[in-house]
Amino acid sequence: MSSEPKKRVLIIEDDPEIRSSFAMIVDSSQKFTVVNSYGNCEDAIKHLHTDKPDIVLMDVELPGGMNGIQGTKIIKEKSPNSDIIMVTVYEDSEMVYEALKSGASGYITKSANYMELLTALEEITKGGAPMSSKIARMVIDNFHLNPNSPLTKRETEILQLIAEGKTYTQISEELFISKETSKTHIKNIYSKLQVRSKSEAIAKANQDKLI
Amino acid sequence: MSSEPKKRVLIIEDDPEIRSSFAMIVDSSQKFTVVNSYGNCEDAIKHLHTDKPDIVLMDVELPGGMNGIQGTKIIKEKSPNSDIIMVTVYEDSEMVYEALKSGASGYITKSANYMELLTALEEITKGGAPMSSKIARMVIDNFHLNPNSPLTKRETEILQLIAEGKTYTQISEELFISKETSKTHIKNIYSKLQVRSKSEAIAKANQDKLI
DNA sequence: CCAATATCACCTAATTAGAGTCATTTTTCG
DNA sequence: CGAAAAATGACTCTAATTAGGTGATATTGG
Repeated sequence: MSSEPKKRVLIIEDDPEIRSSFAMIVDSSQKFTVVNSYGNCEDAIKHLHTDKPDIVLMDVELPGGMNGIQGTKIIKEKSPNSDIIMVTVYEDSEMVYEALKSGASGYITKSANYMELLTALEEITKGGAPMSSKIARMVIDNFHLNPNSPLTKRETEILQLIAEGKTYTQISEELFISKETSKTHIKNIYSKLQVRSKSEAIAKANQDKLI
Repeated sequence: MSSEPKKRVLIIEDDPEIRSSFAMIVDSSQKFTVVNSYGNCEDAIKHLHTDKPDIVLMDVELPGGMNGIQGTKIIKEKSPNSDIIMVTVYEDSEMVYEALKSGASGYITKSANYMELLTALEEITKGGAPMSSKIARMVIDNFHLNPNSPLTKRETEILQLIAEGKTYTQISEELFISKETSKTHIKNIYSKLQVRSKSEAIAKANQDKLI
């Protein structure tokens, strides 16, 4: 058990109090150690190759040029095997999605106490994705398709093919219908979605979760 | 405390043993009660209006015409306020995504024991999304953008506008560049992604998580 | 400084896509 | 069953996009 090397944790957080509070909690554990902590992303990125963090605790709201989302992107480029946990006061849905897209694998709030923080570190070490119930639900809800789509089954099928980049001709070949029929369906789709091009239809479909 | 009405749980599961085992666990709780259990979706849907479930435990692999994913879609149409928890033996990523898209708000395995099942019911009642660490990570990973995109910042920016359904003209207006420049960028994007149309570019972008 | 990026322009030709209107057959659902 | 919805198909015409170039200048990042 003692042979397990401690996981290297990097902290990026501008508030010195939170920084040292988090550092103390992390260092109190047998399984984790703080390799470094910075008040901004730029400094952290400079020393990434020597810090070699297994886990990064990243504040979203950061002073200076780079916020936590941009920083996460860069750290993920330079150190793909580092797992990043976003730390924030906000649970705004757009920010959560942007953070996750940028490469974060967990999302906890700054109000996290001793247990919550260590549990998150444990979770991510085990290959999980620590997040609050609320965040988990937001993420899941983001998957849900609209059960009240105005489109018919066939139209949805065709919209899917459009979203795969297929042309009229390819769609008609794939569905064994004439090109004219594809065009009719697509015209009806456009009219229902109030759009006037394939790309717009795809955008609307994603927005309204139709496919 | 005693005034809280019990949450109505519906079980859809073809294996009679699992069905009764789950039913016993649910009924053992003060907070939940099994309103009914069925071996297939068709029967469950017929009695939805009288069963009025708050929570549905839905088996993915079901005999007969309708599987759990199709069933979830229909139940969500007819009873949008019912929360659906998927129950399965598999943790295949495509199946998980399909289940979530169809409207499930949780995902647990059939090996779930007493505690796990009740915890999942509690979680979903509180507005959370019960799922295993592994599933949570799969879901999060699905968000992650490719940090090694072949596109430049500007190209990515333009690809985003394409994905929003914008035309050449709109893109050039929005970015304060000439239409010819938009075309040049888009030509370069097509060449890098090896596609030949906007829709194909969007499809490729989603596939490779470029935007 | 050099390479990559971003910007702009002009060319020809072919293909695809979009808008409008109409008609027939099949399915679905009350 | 019968009406409505859905799916199929065809025609015309115009607009937009794509394919293939070629070449140039300004800016930026390492």
